[in-house]
Amino acid sequence: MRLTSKGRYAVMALVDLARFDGINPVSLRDISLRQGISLDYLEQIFSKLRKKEIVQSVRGTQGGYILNRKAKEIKLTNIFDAVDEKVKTVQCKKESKKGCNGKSTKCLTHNLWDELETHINNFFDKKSLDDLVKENLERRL
Amino acid sequence: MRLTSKGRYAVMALVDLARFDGINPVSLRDISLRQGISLDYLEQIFSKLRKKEIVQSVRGTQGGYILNRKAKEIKLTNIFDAVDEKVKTVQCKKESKKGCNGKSTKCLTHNLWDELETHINNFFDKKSLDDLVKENLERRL
DNA sequence: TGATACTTGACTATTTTGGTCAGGTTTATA
DNA sequence: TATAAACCTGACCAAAATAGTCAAGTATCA
Repeated sequence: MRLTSKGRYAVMALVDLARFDGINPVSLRDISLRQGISLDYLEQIFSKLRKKEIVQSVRGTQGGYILNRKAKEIKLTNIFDAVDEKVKTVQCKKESKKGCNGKSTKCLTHNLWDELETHINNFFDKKSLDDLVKENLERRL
Repeated sequence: MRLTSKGRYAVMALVDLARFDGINPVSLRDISLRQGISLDYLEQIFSKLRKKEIVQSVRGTQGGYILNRKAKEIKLTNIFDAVDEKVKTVQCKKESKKGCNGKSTKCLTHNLWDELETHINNFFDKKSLDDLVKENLERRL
């Protein structure tokens, strides 16, 4: 089970953005340089973040991106959701009425995976972008 | 982030095995039929489980597999470890002294991923095979 | 009017996943 | 002792996901 780099980069980029937020828009070029993420890839990611209204874009010279909500109100869940980073533990969800492996009952471990998903999502629901920025500032001191 | 089917199947198969454990060895053929998992694939998985001493094999006619420890003492962690299902949230662990993206500091979100890993592994450390069997029996009533 | 920056979509190489297939070896039992 | 059931091993492969790159724009500010 692994986290994809899209999700990881999205969070890294947003933490970077959040630290500079409030003064000027932050350009993807700057984030790319600071975080070592390819500019093209960042563009893909921010396109998704914009569609989900997590960031706003500012065009033109000195343009860039700004947060669309307060950092405290942006949870990891929102970010992962935006970039399609999903926690998938079972493949049998859709046909859960029919049962899992085409059988009439749920597979022996169905409940387990549901619990696991909930457990992980709890973590994501609690953490906000603001938490991350603060943790980061503390570490720097 | 998704769970691979190898890990899922390993747990399913072991729960199946644990339910019949104690009387006779359970053949992979039976597990294959009951759980709808390819026999060849099961063999791959059980080979790994045996190497990690989670199960014991009994050869010959009427042979099969039995648990090598009590179900209560087999944690999900052990199972996932055996089949190489790992929780990977960062790729930067190895060079953690140097920092992540080749830079001198840890990446902004390094701590976050560590926390996440711990959070998930906590779940796996707590759950034993025995828990799963019991949950399953309860549901059946 | 140019430079900067966002926007979109197609494309692709690599890796991982989720197996299959073939050809064994071992052992209980008839 | 033959044979069938069961384990054991390793090679192989197709499909999907990942992790981007590339190209060709469009919008806007200075």
